[in-house]
Amino acid sequence: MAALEFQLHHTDDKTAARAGTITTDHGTIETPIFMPVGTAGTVKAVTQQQLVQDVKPDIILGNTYHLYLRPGMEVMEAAGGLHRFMNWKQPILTDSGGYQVFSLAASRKINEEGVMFRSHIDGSSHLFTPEKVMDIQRTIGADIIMAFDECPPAQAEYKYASDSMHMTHRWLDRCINHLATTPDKWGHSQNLFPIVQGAIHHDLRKASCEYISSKNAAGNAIGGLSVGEPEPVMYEICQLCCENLPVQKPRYLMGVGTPWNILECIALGVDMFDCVMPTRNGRNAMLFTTKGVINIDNKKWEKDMSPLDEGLDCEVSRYYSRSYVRHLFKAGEFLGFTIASIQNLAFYLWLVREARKRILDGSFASWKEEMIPVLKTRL
RNA sequence: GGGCAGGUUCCAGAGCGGCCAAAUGGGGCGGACUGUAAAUCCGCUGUCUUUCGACUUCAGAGGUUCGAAUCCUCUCCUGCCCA
Repeated sequence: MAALEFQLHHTDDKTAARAGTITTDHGTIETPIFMPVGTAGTVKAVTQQQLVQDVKPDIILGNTYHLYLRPGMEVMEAAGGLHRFMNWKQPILTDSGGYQVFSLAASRKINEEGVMFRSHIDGSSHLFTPEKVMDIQRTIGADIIMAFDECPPAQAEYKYASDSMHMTHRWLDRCINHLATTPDKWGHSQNLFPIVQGAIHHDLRKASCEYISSKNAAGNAIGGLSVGEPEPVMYEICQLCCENLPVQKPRYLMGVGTPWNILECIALGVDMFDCVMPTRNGRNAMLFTTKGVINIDNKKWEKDMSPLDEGLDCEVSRYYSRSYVRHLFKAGEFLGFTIASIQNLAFYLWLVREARKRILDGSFASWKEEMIPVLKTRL
């Protein structure tokens, strides 16, 4: 049982892109990495076997709020943690429920103590405090666990963003203190990542980075982006955060993003990403490929017998035709969701692995410039 | 041969004198989705026009009426029942 370690192998000389390796008790993670989102203990529409065979992610996500509500902590205790429950042998990261403070804004109340939630499932009330969220994440047992934060919307004005950020900082201290008093539960180490906030205000972000950095955590996260701000602003804040977070620790940009967002942010020095886009948009008929974006619902694919994406070393991408997958979507067949999700995840993983390769051989900057217009192409 | 019930825009199916280019559902077409309340949501779906609006539609042909998908007559189809 050893705490998470980060080895930085190489930093690009034209950009701030880095290639590294994170070591956890459940295996290593080669960065930059994309982490498929498995909110409720499942990467939606994809089996664990398919994940291992076709997508090959180094790590996946789970969600504290969702797992706490269902199946609940009694089941999680009985299973011996999420790894055993879903039979996933590689690393897992759990989000703290901080994002639900944002996305379930209509049914929660925030104060210094914590957040009162109304369950989206049955309307029941639950109090999330930093301490409680740490306890829940102990039981779930992810390798990387997130501090409990408030994720304010992009439009939050200065005063709100500032107050919110300071509260998130106080919550962080409570997370750290509480974690120190509770042992790891399932025989492997758990590592807390604190989260930078501060909305789109430079001085707040800088202050938050300084505060978060002072905690000397195993890794650091940038939260509160891709929540409604324009893309250039997101890059600007992301850059500012990367420049003000420790070099020797992995940087995790939460919730981002489109394929081009990911390349741009790798170039700014981000090591870890997660996003629902490949799976959710996949279920909604949007396919990301090495040649551009496909809306598989469109009639133009009706008789296109070419494979989904020949550019990927993924069996599913080469095995099924665009025509067939369009048919599955039109017919409402479940298999369509599965194929689309695997295609998109395999693509996202290809993207970050290709980036890593390019960082290591020095061709990242030029490759990125070539790739971005391709990624944005609507096929 | 006789008796009923029907024929509505891609499909199903409302409408039963003016508020009808015609409800609703499906289908079709397009779009959105960024730490997942999302197998969801939003448009468009007769023709022409940017809009206003104009024009052609409710099996067919006549008719009544200021006005008809809606009322009348005949014709042609469809389903069920009786011979």
